[in-house]
Amino acid sequence: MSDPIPPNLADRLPKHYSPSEVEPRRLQDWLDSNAFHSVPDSGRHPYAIVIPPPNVTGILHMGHALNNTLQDILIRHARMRGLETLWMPGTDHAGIATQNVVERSLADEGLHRNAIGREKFVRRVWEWREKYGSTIITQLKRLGCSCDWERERFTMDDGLSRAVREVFVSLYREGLIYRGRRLINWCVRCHTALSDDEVEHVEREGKLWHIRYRLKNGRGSVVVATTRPETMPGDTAVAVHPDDARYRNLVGQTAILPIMNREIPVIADAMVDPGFGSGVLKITPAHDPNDFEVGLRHDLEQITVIGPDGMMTAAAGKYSRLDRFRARDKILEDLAELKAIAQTVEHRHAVGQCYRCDSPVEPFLSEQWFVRMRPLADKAIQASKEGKLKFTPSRWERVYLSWLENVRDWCISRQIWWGHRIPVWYCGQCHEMIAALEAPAACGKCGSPNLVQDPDVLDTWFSSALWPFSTLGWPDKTPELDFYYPTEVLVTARDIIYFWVARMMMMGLHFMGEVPFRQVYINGTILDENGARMSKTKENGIDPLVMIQGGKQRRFGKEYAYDSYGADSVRYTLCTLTTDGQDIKLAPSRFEMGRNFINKMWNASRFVLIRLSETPAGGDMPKASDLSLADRWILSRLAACVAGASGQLEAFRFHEYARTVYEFAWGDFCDWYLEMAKPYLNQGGPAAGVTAGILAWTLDNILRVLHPATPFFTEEVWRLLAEVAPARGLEDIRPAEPLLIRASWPDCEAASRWRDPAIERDMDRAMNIVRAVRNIRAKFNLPPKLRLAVLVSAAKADYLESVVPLGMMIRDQAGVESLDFGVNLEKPRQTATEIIDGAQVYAPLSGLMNVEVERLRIEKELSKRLRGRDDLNRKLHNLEFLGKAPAEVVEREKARLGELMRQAGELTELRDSLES
RNA sequence: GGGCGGUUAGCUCAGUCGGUUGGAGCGCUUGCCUUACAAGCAAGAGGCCAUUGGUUCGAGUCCAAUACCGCCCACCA
Repeated sequence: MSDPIPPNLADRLPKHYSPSEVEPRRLQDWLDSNAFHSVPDSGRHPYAIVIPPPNVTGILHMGHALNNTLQDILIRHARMRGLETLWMPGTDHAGIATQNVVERSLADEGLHRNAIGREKFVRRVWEWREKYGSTIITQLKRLGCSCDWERERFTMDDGLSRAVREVFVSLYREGLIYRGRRLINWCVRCHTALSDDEVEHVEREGKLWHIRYRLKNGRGSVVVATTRPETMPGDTAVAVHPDDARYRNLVGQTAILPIMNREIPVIADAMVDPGFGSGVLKITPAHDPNDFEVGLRHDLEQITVIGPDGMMTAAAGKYSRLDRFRARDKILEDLAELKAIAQTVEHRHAVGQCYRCDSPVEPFLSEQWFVRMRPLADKAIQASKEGKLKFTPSRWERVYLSWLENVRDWCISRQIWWGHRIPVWYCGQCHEMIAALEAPAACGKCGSPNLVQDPDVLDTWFSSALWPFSTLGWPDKTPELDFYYPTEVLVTARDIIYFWVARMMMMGLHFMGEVPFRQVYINGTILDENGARMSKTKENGIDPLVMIQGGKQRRFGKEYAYDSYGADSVRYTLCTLTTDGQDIKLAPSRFEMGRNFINKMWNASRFVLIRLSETPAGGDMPKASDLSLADRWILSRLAACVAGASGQLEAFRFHEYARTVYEFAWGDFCDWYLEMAKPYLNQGGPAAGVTAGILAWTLDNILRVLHPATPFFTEEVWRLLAEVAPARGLEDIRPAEPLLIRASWPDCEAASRWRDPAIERDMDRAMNIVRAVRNIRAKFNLPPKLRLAVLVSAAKADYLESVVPLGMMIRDQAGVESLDFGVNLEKPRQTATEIIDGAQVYAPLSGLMNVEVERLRIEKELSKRLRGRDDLNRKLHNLEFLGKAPAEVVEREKARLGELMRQAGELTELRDSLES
């Protein structure tokens, strides 16, 4: 009735696991069987994650590898728990970044976007995206990400574009989007406005120039301090603090702006810090955010002297057409000639840089679109206060909240071509402004068909903010939106908490009336082995694809060749390194850890598979009464592992999850249980069948628990197990699920029936005896073949009760000829002794001991115990300890003291016997 | 200027509610190619838990200060 044993099984199982051979096959299988696809199913609980959409220009870096590994672990775990899981994938059009990339490729052809025009340029970007935009998606698949690839979205596809227009028009009608002439951050190189968050502040060495402005009345002068003399042509006032006694009489007077010889008023404004510089500030409303505010308060003229191209404008007089930095030099020269520079002071200050191209950002006065943030941010704050959003690690909540509390209006218009065009049209006739979902045919006010659409596009982050609901079909009321929203958890890096997390929260609450996700997990940043952020210029990056597939990579000026570690190794290693969102210092060699673990488990699997195929009746689920102590022990440990792993994953403790499984799988299963199983397997008969069944069952559960972290390897072994096991009737204990990805997570409650603290304690004692014997062998360099006759002398009878039933196991594992037990046996002559918790282990040896070495070791052990004894004695004589510590702690300490004293006594005796 | 994180073995890091003798991986030492695995097995060495003070019967763990390293925010020109 049973199928024949699979042919040549052993031949198909190489000693070295080969991820590069296995992983592509397993991936193809998953993709072919559409294993990651999810559909709304009202019979199950939803569990959705939206991917932080990588930029279409991006290629997979270690940060992505980490971030997506963690998401995949969560989603696979949830899927196995029987939830209806959707991991929504996609990419972001990344406005400025992508435009820059395509502009560079144009430049290689000697072209500029202005030369080919907007329409053609945008077409070029789409072509570029068609060609290269799926690179990162392919790479995510290779990493093993179980996204629902059928649902892949792009922030500029039709559906999402519609959502963007819908949101824009709706916010516009609510008065939450407005157009205004404001001082915004301008990137001279990208030629566009930026939001406050897109400006990076970098500390730079600079100078603070003190410049003398003559007074019009000829009575002296006033000295202002500035770091930006090139903006002087735009000065329209000089300001002092109203309470500054030094300058009180200056207020109301008129100063002469040097170089320009323009008359400007001296005003008083509380914004001026009397303690900084000279206490006098030049006011340039068109080129400084503070000055802009002062200018509004005092009704000052705004003179733009630096243009959008970074060149001085005509308003800068003789400096016009000069680059702003050349203008600075020229103005300083001229001032020096006029002897108007009172002093020059070294000054460290923060300079704003564009986050996309690093060029210095200019405050620039222009007409832009803004989102009124206060009402939206308040909703997000409210949701947090109501506990609807939980951060892990929790400290990020404060960071997030403080941004929301201090947020200013968001400049959303960009003067680039790649992005969502602002859905606003202007009437050429009556200048009416029309916001609409589709291009209107005619002006609603005057009926003129002469309409021009706003040339600007929206900030990339505007569309990303809608991602959790736009990808589910909003504004349509789709089954997906209804079922999966709100999503469960967002996994992301801390640098986009403001850009993305906060804005998704605001938009989600505003348009869906519910948080877009209940939890946010902030993963750490991957650093190189020296603790530096990875970057192209530093050549310190580690390419995950090279780690996965092997290959060459340049690092620190040298080219290195790497073997293939495999996606599982990369994933598992990253998982073990993820502790509480801490940053991760990474070196390529770290992946050896994951590789070695997987190889170890591969070999354990080989062993189980081969033995299973050789053992008649192996794989039937054994009856409880047939189980050996070893079996009951491994089942108890397994139950602990399953419960631990589940709890750790649910609490996002990735490192603890990985460690729990590692310790069980390698430590308990491989190091001990496999060895204990061998004698049973070799003995054949029913006992072998029982053992084979437990081996299969345990391996099966290890595969399930490990699957979220190492999906490829576990899926491969699962298939092999399915090939071997049905022939042995293993359907009893394994469902006939062909794909592990769809199999169920081990049932913690059912497993908990196997927990058995007594067995674990007994086995622990037995293992200590085994270790003691091995220790003796190692210490005296005994040949492995030398058979020993070992005596175990227990301090108490209950110890014997624990250990005697495990005598066979101890004998096998310690490789001893004979093993005898007793309580407080007399120490034989000429014996090696190990003192362990609760017993002495004696191994008679004649003439093999190095007495001196042994004496030194004993002295060391003894003094350690005496120290411990003294500490404990002091503690147990302390009335306060006895009075205040919990009784169980006191009891434990007493027991420990007893054991320590016993061991110290034995050691002393041992030492003395050496003397003779 | 404000905030956050870190400091534990030679290296990289864990350490959950304060309670036995503080752990892992790598590296190191010794012995093993033991029919699952040398990417391995067995045994071992290696710690003033940054410093100081406090709370507590008891502190790597809680509190305060200090030092050093790193990150974020901020309109002192």
